[in-house]
Amino acid sequence: MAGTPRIPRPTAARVSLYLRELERRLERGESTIRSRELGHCLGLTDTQVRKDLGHIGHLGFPGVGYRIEDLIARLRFLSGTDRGWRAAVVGVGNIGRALLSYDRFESEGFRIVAAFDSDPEKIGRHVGTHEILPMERLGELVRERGIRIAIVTTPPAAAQDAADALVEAGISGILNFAPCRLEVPPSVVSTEVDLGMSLLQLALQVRLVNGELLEIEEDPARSGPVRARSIRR
Amino acid sequence: MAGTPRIPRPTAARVSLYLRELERRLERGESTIRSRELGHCLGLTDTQVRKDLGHIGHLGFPGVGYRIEDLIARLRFLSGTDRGWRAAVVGVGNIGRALLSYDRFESEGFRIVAAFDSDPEKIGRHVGTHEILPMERLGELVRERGIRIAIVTTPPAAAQDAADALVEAGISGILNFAPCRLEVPPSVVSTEVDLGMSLLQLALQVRLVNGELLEIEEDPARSGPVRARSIRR
DNA sequence: CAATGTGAATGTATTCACAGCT
DNA sequence: AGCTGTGAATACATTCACATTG
Repeated sequence: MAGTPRIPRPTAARVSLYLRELERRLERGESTIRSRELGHCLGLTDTQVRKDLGHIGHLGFPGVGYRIEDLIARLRFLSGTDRGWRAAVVGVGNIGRALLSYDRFESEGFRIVAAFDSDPEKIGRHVGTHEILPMERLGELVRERGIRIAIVTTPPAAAQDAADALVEAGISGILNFAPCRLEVPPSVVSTEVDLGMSLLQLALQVRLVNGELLEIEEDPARSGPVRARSIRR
Repeated sequence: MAGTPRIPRPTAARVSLYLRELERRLERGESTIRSRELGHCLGLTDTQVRKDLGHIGHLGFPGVGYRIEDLIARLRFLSGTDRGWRAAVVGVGNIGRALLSYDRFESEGFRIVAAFDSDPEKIGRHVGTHEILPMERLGELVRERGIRIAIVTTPPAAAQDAADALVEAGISGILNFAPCRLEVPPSVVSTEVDLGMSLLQLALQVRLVNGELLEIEEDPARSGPVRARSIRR
């Protein structure tokens, strides 16, 4: 029974896109949607939407489309956001505070149930309703409060230590805002949100779109059939 | 016209990864690196690294590797982060404030040179060295200060208006933290960082890795026992 | 020689085309 | 009729294998 249903990675990455759009439409009172329309407003083709949703379960009605409510239920079930994930924030700096005040997680199926920091100055202070707790209590509280996901917002120098402590405590996933790669065992999922990297990627795209990249060989006198090593400045 | 040299999208997405690792190594005093090592610490194969760097320009030396300094120069040139990008923050809430205090952008080739908000209460106040300016002055200041990139951190309801104003002002790229899709003309690049979506993707990956997805066949709501059709595989 | 750069082979994702439902 | 679901065809990305190079 090893048959993992295996959802292709690109499809999995689009699940959250679908979910957000579907919830918006449900709020507006719509009850069904066709693949063409869903795709169009998300910048995808209708075929791609059907392929994706096909991987997820056969929920469409030929001639009609998809029932939005069923689709949402399915996607929330898949992502576990129907049951709610309990999460912790580790590192209460500027970004950590912003996340602790972000009121949208709750409705999206996540609940932040603890905030940790290693700075003794900060311990015991509050951010909104969250008390800042010492790192020493991390293992204990992860178990007691059923925390499975952690958001790391420490300075980069402290991020690996935080990750080690989280792994030790038995966490399942880490969302890492520190601009560094974390070493974790393969059973733990770690993904990164690096603001600098996001900006850089945006900048690169801007240059590509605007055709600002004259490209290759800075030396125009050079264009012979012989490629390979040319000049490198 | 010569076909755009076109860097494949996955390659472009890895540029920022390479750059971050290379800069770390340069700081440590290393001067060359081989594709195998660079790939290993980034979770890529050596071949993939060579293919990527091959798209970017021929900078390697057989038998030796790549000169880190040259590679960094090339990647920064490509992304325009050698000249510096001037950026604005639009929407000074929790996340906006965190970004205005984020001291890392400068060294990565970006400078935040203006902060805007539509709330009259906030106008004139300061976050760090940044004065909060009224949206009305956006067009003027984008031109005066050479702003090409904007970071949108308004509530979702205000994000599209902000985007329209930015497009009108002649911005080239938008990094959008509001959890909604922005409509922009194709000449403007808009990318999204949705914290909820990031968490949801992480959650989905955790479930996939942990094999929590038993995967049920179809919902029995309204489908007779006959399923002759749609047997896949 | 040891590592790059790159065609050829493989693997994966998207798009096409259409059979089959409602 | 209109739309879904899906094999077949295409496009794209990664990996392999090796000739080439400083």
